[in-house]
Amino acid sequence: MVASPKYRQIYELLRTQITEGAYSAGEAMPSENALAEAHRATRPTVRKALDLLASDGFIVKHQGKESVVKSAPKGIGILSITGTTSAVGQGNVLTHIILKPTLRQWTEAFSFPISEAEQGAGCIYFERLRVLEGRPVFLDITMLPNMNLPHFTLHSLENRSLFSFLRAKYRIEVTGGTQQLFAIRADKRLQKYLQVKAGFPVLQLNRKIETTRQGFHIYSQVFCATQAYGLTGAF
Amino acid sequence: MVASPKYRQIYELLRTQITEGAYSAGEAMPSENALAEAHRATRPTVRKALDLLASDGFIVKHQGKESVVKSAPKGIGILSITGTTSAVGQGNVLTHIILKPTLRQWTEAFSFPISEAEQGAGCIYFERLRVLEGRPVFLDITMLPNMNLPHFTLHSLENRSLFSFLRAKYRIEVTGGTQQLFAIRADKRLQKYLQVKAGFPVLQLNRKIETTRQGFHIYSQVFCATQAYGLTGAF
DNA sequence: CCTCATTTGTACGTATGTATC
DNA sequence: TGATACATACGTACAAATGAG
Repeated sequence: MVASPKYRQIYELLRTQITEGAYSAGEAMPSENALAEAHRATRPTVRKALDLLASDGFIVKHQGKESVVKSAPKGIGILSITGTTSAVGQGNVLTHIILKPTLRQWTEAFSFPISEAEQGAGCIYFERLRVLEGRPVFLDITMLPNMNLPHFTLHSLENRSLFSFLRAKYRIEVTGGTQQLFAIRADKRLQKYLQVKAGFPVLQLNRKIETTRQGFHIYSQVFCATQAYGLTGAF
Repeated sequence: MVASPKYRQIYELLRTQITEGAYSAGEAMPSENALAEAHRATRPTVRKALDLLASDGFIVKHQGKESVVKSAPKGIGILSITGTTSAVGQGNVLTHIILKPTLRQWTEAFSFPISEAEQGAGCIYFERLRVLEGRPVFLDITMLPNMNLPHFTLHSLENRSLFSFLRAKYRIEVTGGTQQLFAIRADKRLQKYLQVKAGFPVLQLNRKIETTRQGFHIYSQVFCATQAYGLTGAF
């Protein structure tokens, strides 16, 4: 097991501190020199970590001033990299498990091709409904290969981000991915879960997510009723 | 006028070479050392340029091997950064101008707040329809402030990317932006242009695009009928 | 208005690790 | 095994923006 590079460790530590409130929105981060000393690194290394934070939208950099922690992105962000839990802000989101993680054979992966290794490992499948202020917003179907993930199916993922769970439990980090977007009509199933009328337009998002673990991908399908909240993202 | 930093100059040069075919898809770029020598820079500087290219999706990096030019220069799929022209692949896309660039007062900018400077400069407004293989795919409404853009309204933008036009003519580069997504029903106007039936689900994308020119933003609204083509993007 | 300390941005150089062939 | 190429990390210097005095 190779340790992750120092700039990444610093990035992850700072990100955790931000999301857990050690630095609050609008507040200035310590200067690069201060961070370098605190983490026993040099300024270029700290800068790389801060660049990552900035590109992920956690901070805003400005020459001559300290970096400022960004306020939680308004609306519902999902197009960048965060999962659906952080997409709506941790606050008043409830996650309802429709189908607990179960092991099954792969059938298809939302039209994404899957490797033989993933095919052979079997598929962990689960469905969640995200509820914001009493209104259902996302229906979230997730599939991932059962590769070296001990005890995964024992956990319910209730009110918890899949990504932070994978990070904490298995040291798997999300690095990027590809996605496809469609506008579709709500079918019976979506009518039921998203509480919309027949034929109502719903946004469908298919995502293939890359991770730091080679050959391990997360396949995710999200349905979203955008009448109340639009999806937002930065690029 | 301050010269742009060297890593950015190298980035832009390489990007131009890629998009204009000097390097073709699948081909390997020169090594970092070779590029450094060729541009009279050092490796860290060249690396920064290559990192930009990679994050824009023009190349794929792999340790131990040269960087490889990507097939579909996706840096600007519609969800990441480019305009709609490159989003569908330059090939057989036709652009039909519904409304030529005209100067008008700002009314609103797709729910994005605009600055006083933009408000005062007036608004260049135009509408385009993108047609792929005979089928209308995008309806594209663009607004941008009339700030230091001589002769802009004289150009029709027929079959031409707005972004590459701004780059070539005014040296304005796109640096990023924010966007909102909705699934909506087609109204009369969308039925007409996108050739869909009443109430058909259509994808609506509102974007505020940042540029290298301070305080200058492009506001863009895209409607897309996704029954034939889904929008794709990388993150 | 100017000066100065602080902070971030750019660019250099160097060394070492690790993946590929 | 060695050569090549990319990844990480160190150190240094100066430029440019900011804000305080």
